[in-house]
Order: sequence, then C-alpha cells, then structure tokens
Amino acid sequence: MSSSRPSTPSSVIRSTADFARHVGLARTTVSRVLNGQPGLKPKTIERVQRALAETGFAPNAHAMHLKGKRTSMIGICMEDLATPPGVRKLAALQRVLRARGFASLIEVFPPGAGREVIRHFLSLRVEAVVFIGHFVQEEVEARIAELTAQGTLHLVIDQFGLRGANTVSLDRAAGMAAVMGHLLDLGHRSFALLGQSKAPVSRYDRLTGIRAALESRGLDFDACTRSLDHLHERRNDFQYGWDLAKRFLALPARPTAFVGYNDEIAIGALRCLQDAGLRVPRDVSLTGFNHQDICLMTEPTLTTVDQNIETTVTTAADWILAHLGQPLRPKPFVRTIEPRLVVGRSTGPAKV
Amino acid sequence: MSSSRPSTPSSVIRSTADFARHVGLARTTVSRVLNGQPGLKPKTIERVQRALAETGFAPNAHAMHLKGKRTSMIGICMEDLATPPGVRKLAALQRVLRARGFASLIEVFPPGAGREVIRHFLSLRVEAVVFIGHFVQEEVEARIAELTAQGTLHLVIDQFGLRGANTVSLDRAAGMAAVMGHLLDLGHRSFALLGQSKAPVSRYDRLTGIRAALESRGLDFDACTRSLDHLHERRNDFQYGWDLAKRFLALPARPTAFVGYNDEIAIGALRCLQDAGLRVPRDVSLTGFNHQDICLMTEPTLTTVDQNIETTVTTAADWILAHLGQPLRPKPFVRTIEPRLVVGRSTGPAKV
DNA sequence: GCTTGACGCGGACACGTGTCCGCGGTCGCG
DNA sequence: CGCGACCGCGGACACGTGTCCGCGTCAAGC
Repeated sequence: MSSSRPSTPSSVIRSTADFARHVGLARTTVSRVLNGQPGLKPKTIERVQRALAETGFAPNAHAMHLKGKRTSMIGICMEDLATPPGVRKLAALQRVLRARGFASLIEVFPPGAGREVIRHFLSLRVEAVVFIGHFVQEEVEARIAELTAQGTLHLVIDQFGLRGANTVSLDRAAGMAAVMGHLLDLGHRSFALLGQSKAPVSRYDRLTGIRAALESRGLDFDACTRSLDHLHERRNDFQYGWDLAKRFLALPARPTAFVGYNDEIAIGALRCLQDAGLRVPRDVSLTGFNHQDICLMTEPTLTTVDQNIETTVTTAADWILAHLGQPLRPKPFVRTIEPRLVVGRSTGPAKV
Repeated sequence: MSSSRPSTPSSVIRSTADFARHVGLARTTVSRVLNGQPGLKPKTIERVQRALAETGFAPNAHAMHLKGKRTSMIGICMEDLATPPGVRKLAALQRVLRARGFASLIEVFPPGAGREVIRHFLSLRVEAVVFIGHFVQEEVEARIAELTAQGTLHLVIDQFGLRGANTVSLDRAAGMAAVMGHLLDLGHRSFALLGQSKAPVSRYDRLTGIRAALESRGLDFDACTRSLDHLHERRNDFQYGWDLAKRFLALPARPTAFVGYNDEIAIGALRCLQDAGLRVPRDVSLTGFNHQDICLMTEPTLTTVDQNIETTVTTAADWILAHLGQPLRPKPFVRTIEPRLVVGRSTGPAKV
C-alpha cells in the first residue's frame, strides 16, 4: 500500500478538489459548472454532469452554507407524531416545502426540551421554524422570543393566543359552535362534554364556541353541559372516550348528546354506549372532531368537523415562503381557517 | 429592561468572534469553554455559560462540521407519512435517536425522486440513512449502492429481499402463517384474500406464509384462496376493503374467512359485511394486520397481528448506533422480527 | 520583592466551497 | 499565417470554527 495516499486506491471523493482531479478539470471550473455560471463550453458542462452522475459525488452542504449559500432548511417542531391530524399537516407541509426545494428538519418537542431543540435549529441556521400542535404556552413564547431575537422566521400552526407569534390555526370555536348549533337544532339541551375541559386562552378555543352557541339561544352553559374530565388523566385516545362515557352512563340523568373532543374519543364513547345497549342516534347523539377517515367506518357514521387541513397548510406554506428572505415584521401575522361541519348518522333528534 | 451593558445596542451575534467580543473574552477562550477543554477558571466558564443563556447564541453547526465535528444527523427516508405503522416506527426511531443526540432529517421518498433525496443527505454528510416502508426495489438498491460507495451507513426497515441491504424487518410470512393457522384450526378452508396479491420477493413475504400454512396441512393454495385485487386500483384504505368485500359478496360461493392485508382494509370489509346483514364471526370470520388501536373499537374486536414495533425500532437503533463510526462491512446485516397473533372476536368456527 | 505557575490572549492554520482575477492555451476566422 | 475571442487554469481570499502555540498578565507563595 502506498503511503502517499491514505489507503484509498479507488480515490474516495470527498471534496470538489478530489472530484475535479477525477474529472481532469480545475476545481474552480467544476465549481462554476455546479453553480451554473456562464462562459463554459457545453461539452465541459456535460463532462462534469456525467462524472457527477457516475461518482455520486455531492458537494459538502456545510461548506456551501458557510460560504453564504442559503441552507434551505426548515425546522419543524411537532407536539408528537401520534396525533393523526398533526401528522397529516406535517406530511402536507413537508410535501409543499420539498417541492420548493426546502428540507424539513423535524423534531418532537417534549415539554422542557424545547430550548435544546430550538438551539439546535438555530445552530443549523434554519431559515424558519414551524410549530405544529399544542405546546406549553410560556415555553413556546420563550422560544419564539429567542427565534425573533436571532432574526429567524417562525410560524405556529394550531395554537392560538401566543403573544408575538405568527399563527395559522383552525377556528375551533366556530367548529364547536357549528356542532352545537346542529345539536341544538335537533332539540338537544343537555350535553356531555368529553375531553373539552381546557381553559380557553383565546376566542378561537372550543369552549368559547360551545358557550357562544348556547348563549346565542339564551341557554346557560353550566345548566346545559357537564364534564367529567377530572375523573381521568387527560388523554386523547379511544380508551379515554370509553372511560368517560362509562362515567356518564352511571349518572342519574343522562345527557342526550355526547360531544367528543376528537374522533377517537367519540368512537371510544360510541363503543361504550353501544355495549351498554344504547342506540345511536335514537337514544343518544354523538359527535367527533377532525373528520378522520375512520369516521365513515363506524356504525353509524360519525358527525364531525373537518379541519380543512389542505387550506391550513397551503396558507402556512405560502406565508413562510413569501417571508423567508425578508426582515422580520414586528406585527404578528394571524390567520384563522374555517372548519366545515360534516353531518353523519350519529346525530338525530333528541329523545324527549 | 436593564440596559446596564452599553456595548450591545445593535450587535447581532453571528459568530463566536461576535460572542466573545460581547462577553469580553478571546474567541479561543470561548471556544475552549464550548468544547469543554480543561485549564479554565470556573468563574470564566460560568461567565460564558450565562452569556450563552442570555443571548441565545448558538455556534454555527456548519462550520463545526466543516472542521471535522460529527454532524450527528441521520437521514430517514419514508415511503409516506400516511401509513400509521410507518409513522409509529418513525416516531419511535426519532425518539431513540434524539435521546442519543442525533437529529433526524426526514424526507418522504416519492418514486423517482430518491436520487435527489439521497444526494441531499450525502451533501449534508448524514451519518446514516434509514429507509422505512416499501419502495421500488431497483431504486432503493441503486440508492443503497450509492450510499455504500460514499461510505455511508444505511439500514432498511420493513422491506426484505434487497440485495446488499442491511435489513430489519417483520417476518410477515410468520404473521400470515399464524393468522392462517388460527383460521384453519377453526375449520376454515376457503379464504378471501383482501389486498395480498403482490409477488413475493423473499421468504418473509405474506403470500409465502399463507402458502406455507396451507401446504403444511396438505391444502392447495389455488383451491382454497381467492383474490379479487385486480378489480380495483391497489390501495390500503378503508374504502378499498369495502370495495373488495362487496365484490366477494357478489360471488356465487362466498369464502368463510376474509383475510385483510391490514387493519384498515379489514375494517372496511367489516363495514361492508355487516351492512349486507352478515354477522361476524358467526357467518364470516375476518382478520386484519398491524394491531392498531382502532382494532379494539370495532364490533366485534378484530383478530390481527402485532408488529412488535418497539422491538423492531430498538433493534434498528441499536445496530445503527453501534456501527456509526466504523467502516462499512461487506456482509449485509439481516434481522427478522417475530410478530404476535392477537386474537379478537372477529374470528370464529367456520360455518358449515 | 521575587519566583512560579495558572490562565487568558491572539496569531496562525485547516476544513470545503464560492468567487474574483490574471494568465495562458487553443481554436476559429479572415 | 496572424490575430483575437473564448475558455480553462490556478492562486488568492473569505466564510466560522477547532486547535495549537508562544507570550503576556496576574496572583499566590516564599
């Protein structure tokens, strides 16, 4: 083995210098080809392109970015990867960004570890950071302040009420108001709220919509609704819906409508109600939220709310892409997305 | 609020040089603190740490990597972000990697665009590339060859039969054999295969397991099974299961057991069967695959196969982390994960 | 007051790339 | 054959960081 080259007979190409040597051109010439600069013979360009395809060489992105080229990386903070609507937003956003040449750096954002994640994003000089989901308010606000201080663009999808945050979010109040309006039209006056008990932080929160719908018809929130969320640890899965429904069935006076926080909770409740011999919607009406595919597969199909995810993500992506290069604006961008009520066969006239 | 430090009115900190100036130390001293080198007064270290927290400065990762520090980035190629088991694997893998200090660069890998994605990963000098899902065989093999040529580690999760590929994958043949054995024990001899018709590329494929289970009892595959997959465009969703079941119900001789490719297809079929007035499992038995949460929420609960995702991901992550720094080995690593049959109430004795 | 050691300073180089610039080789055209 | 245009060459610098090294400073111990 010759010690002149460090044990690389087939010349592992690690830089444009290596690559240029391999092609038989000057490094600067190769660089000019790679960057599409004029003044090169087509034959030379073709020679480089072919060698590029043959060797699979890819110039070091870190060196390029160091030299001032944009990183074309977007950091995405996820609450988790277990919530289907969140994952659908992620998928759609990633697709749009990818089509525009941006890579997505995805991190789940466990409470408390946010600082580290954001620092990592900043260290990699991402061009923007997107938050998808629901986070601890103070923590996100602190992170957003850090990002802004460093001049990095941000956008929050799905969480309202954050100070100084650019936001695109579903108008959940409108969604719940539509659900409640639908149920009120059917004559319902007593409601089991399944998993809805979170203090509203903005006028776009679910509870706000529920209250508004009731009050617009002169009904009292406390008299009409009941929540048993405190009896179980807060979750969002099927079992939680089942557990809550079970509790409600043990009450002396059963509400005529069960209003689920999401489709999973509603389906869990449906299972419980039907196991108890109740007929939906004849005995009890039931609603979900999010309009997942599974809603069509229950018996009966579920009345729910569609998030218009495509609109949300398109709005978000458009805004980010439009503001990428520009200096940050002091006034936050806030946009609400209108939901759409999807009426299934799980809701019917209130049993008198 | 307290503008005690007059030296930072408009100083945007963009480098350790800026930062050192801000702290009032030499750049080299700051660098030594950041890299934990000895020979520094505790007071100095503390001074830097505090300024770091105050300013939110993060050193340029690209420059660090350029200087030889590891990138600590893992590229993950996803078939899509719509398949729940795939997303669950992604989530688990991301969690493990993150705990070990690695960032995940996630890209979905649309057929044909793989070359671009891998080149991007290589350009960013990721330390390994993981494929999750099912891809076009020739394409993945070509990408893996590229990665190997560049000395980059790779691992394929969930796709068998790729030449030269390090692989961790569920033994789907064993899973299907377990399902078929269960149904055969219940007396079933005629099977509707829903969405299973893909030519087996390895001995771990579903059809291989189905054949093996039948032949081990002296039964003929073609005589016992029937597939109508060719009548619809291949999909994996509820509706596809519904459509296929509908077709089977139109046949003169109805199979006694419906074997779904996954839980979605099984649930879609369940809906169709029940809508047609059939009782499951008294009239027809039905099975799924993947053991998603929803399987417990159907009526009846679904007999299905659990993927042991935690084991899969742990195995994958351990192997990757163990082989990160080391030179590539010529002999591919191949590991199968054993599935687990989960018997629900959707399967029962064959109706005679 | 002197010695000594601990500690911070600042210059230097390297990493791989983009870009500028002056030089020289080659080819086409008259 | 001669001239100019074209085009590739190779040196140089910069980007932000890690690291080495020699030097200056300061305080503690005698």
